[in-house]
Amino acid sequence: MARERKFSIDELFHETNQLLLKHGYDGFTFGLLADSLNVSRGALYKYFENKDELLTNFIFYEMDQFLLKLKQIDDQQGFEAQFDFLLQLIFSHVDIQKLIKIAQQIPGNEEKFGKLHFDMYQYLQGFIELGKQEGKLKSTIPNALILGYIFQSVAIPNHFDIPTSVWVSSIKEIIRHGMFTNT
Amino acid sequence: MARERKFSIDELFHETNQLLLKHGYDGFTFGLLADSLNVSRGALYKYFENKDELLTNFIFYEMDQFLLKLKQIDDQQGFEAQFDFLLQLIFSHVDIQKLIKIAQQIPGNEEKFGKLHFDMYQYLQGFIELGKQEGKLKSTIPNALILGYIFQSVAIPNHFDIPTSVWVSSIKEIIRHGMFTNT
Amino acid sequence: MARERKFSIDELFHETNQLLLKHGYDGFTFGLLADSLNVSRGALYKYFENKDELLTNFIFYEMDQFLLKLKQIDDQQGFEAQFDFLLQLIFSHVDIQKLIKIAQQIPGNEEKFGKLHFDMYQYLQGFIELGKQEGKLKSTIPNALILGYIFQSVAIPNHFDIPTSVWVSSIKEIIRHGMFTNT
Amino acid sequence: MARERKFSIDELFHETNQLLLKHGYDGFTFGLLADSLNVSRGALYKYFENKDELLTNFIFYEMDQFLLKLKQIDDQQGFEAQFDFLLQLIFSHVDIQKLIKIAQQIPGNEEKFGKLHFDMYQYLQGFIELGKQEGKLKSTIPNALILGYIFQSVAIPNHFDIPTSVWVSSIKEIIRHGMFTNT
DNA sequence: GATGAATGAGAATTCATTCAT
DNA sequence: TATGAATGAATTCTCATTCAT
Repeated sequence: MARERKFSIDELFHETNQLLLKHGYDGFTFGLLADSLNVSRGALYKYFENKDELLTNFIFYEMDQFLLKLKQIDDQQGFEAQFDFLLQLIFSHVDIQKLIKIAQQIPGNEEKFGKLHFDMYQYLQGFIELGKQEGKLKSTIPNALILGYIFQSVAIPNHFDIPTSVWVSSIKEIIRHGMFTNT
Repeated sequence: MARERKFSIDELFHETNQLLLKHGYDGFTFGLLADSLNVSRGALYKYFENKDELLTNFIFYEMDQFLLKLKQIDDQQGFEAQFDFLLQLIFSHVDIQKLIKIAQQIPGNEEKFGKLHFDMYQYLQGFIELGKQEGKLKSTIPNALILGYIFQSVAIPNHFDIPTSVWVSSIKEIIRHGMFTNT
Repeated sequence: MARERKFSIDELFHETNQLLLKHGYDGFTFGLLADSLNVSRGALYKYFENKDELLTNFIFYEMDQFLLKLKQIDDQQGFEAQFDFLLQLIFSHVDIQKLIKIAQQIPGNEEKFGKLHFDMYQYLQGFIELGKQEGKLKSTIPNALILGYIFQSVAIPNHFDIPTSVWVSSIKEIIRHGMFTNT
Repeated sequence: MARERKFSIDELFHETNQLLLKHGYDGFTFGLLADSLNVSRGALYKYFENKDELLTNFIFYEMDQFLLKLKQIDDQQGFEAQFDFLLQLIFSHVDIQKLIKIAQQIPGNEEKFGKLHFDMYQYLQGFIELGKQEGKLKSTIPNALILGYIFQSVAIPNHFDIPTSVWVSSIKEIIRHGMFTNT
């Protein structure tokens, strides 16, 4: 009965993603988004009361998607398989880390997203424990650091355009056995 | 007979540092800085044509300071000593990484700062080469990744407040020999 | 076979009344009204071309209702009875005064409502004349002031919550014989 | 040293007064005011953080001016003189009543201005008491109503342009001895 | 008749920047 | 040099109103 929508929430989220990564939290504006979608600013306010609500919703949505996939780590048999799964997942969702950082800038959500981050870590406790039980992971290293390290590795800027395969396998090697030889 | 300056560039840079880290690129304003220094906005424009020029100058200055110290790595004898020196330096200049990220947001400076980052890496080529010559560093890992990894490690958020000494020594261990056992 | 109306004009006017008194002319919006009636904004535009038309219609309607009752003043025998009737009527329609003030804010209706106000006064000429003929009302006081005074008395804010009966009888006393003693 | 001001706070308040009375609380905008003063909107924000702060300040200022004059009522000898003084004052500050009503619309100031109104009444307790002591004012009428009535009388709209002198003396007559004859 | 989308104009507010003194 | 004023552009947000279904 009503007029047909000029854009879907999916499209809106898609554009939001692009613009957010490109311009950052402060640089992202309703004007930018409206232009991307070829709609008026006002139209966006029908769906989200303000910028922060939009971004909060969007990032929660993305995080949920990511956590859903992360959950599948439990389907992998053995620590090594889980490790590979995790790295592959992280590398195919590079932007999630950036979004999380952006999320932390949204005023009023500090705890909310702090918690989310925390949850994600919690989520991987099983994986860590398994690694330590299997004697694969060094028991002396704090769990938080292990996870932090793995997640962080995705953020190392590849300024020199080293081929992805080399890059990724090197990272795995460092994570596993470090950059020092055993001599 | 000139009127005495109400503030020195040192003070200006010091406040800039504080405010920039606290509020980020967009959040940093001349108003904020002027208030911190108890001067008028207008006065700041006598020294820097605009916000971006100020920030560019400031970050270059900081980077120079850092590079100066980094240069001292050559005074260290042997790769192991240089490695320790580098890590200690990075951990005592945590904010440099943040400033670099901020620098990348300044429009028109993309390459400029890309280059600076690049230079810093260049700077450490000697260190890397030494490590590989001494047979300490795995020769298969790209130099850029080695440095990237080392620098990045400082940015892993210690959400669970693990004591610094444990944190740092664990990081060193991972960098050296990874998080996997050798079994 | 037409779809049944989801709301009657009576309901619409009733809600308009509430909202108008609560939020004032500027604060009253179609959105507010639509929500109260559980209809869409758009639906309201089927009945009234715009906000001002709605409010104009509504206030005219209310005024008509009020004038209808006011007309009954002629049924009262004698000036004293008419006086009591009038006061009782005014006190039981406190909001009419507010609506009239609001009406004066509607752009383009200045004269229209000026006239309406005027008419109401005209309406009570008979009452005034009777009072003066009966020698009850001081002939020196302009008719407009007599009516203005009576109507205005309803608008005195009772900040200290003096009981209505005391309040009203005191007002009557002032209107009749003033607040000064006769000494 | 700095540029000369294009407008003074006095001019600003003067224009505010005009515009506020003409357009009401909602209708009053910084744009309107800026235009009146031939300045940019932005300039106004140097003096007042926002519309409400401006209006609050302005109205407080006006009220203070008024209360200052009101205080002089104590210089008048005897109740009759005070009564005349009060009426003359009120009639020469017709707009104060309107401003007070507007003040009540400013969100967050409800109590603040409620109190101010209250204070003004308190201020006149002495006058009322004197009137009752001298046996001039009917002791049965609540003080609040006496004052309310006096203040309110200024607000009766003189739609028919009755000459001020007649209007005012008639009002005084009604206040003193009512509109009824003594028969 | 009714809906819900979309528009577009206007208002508040913030700042980088310019300018007269 | 420094000041404090003023500007103007950008941004957020709110509605009255229009429109396709």
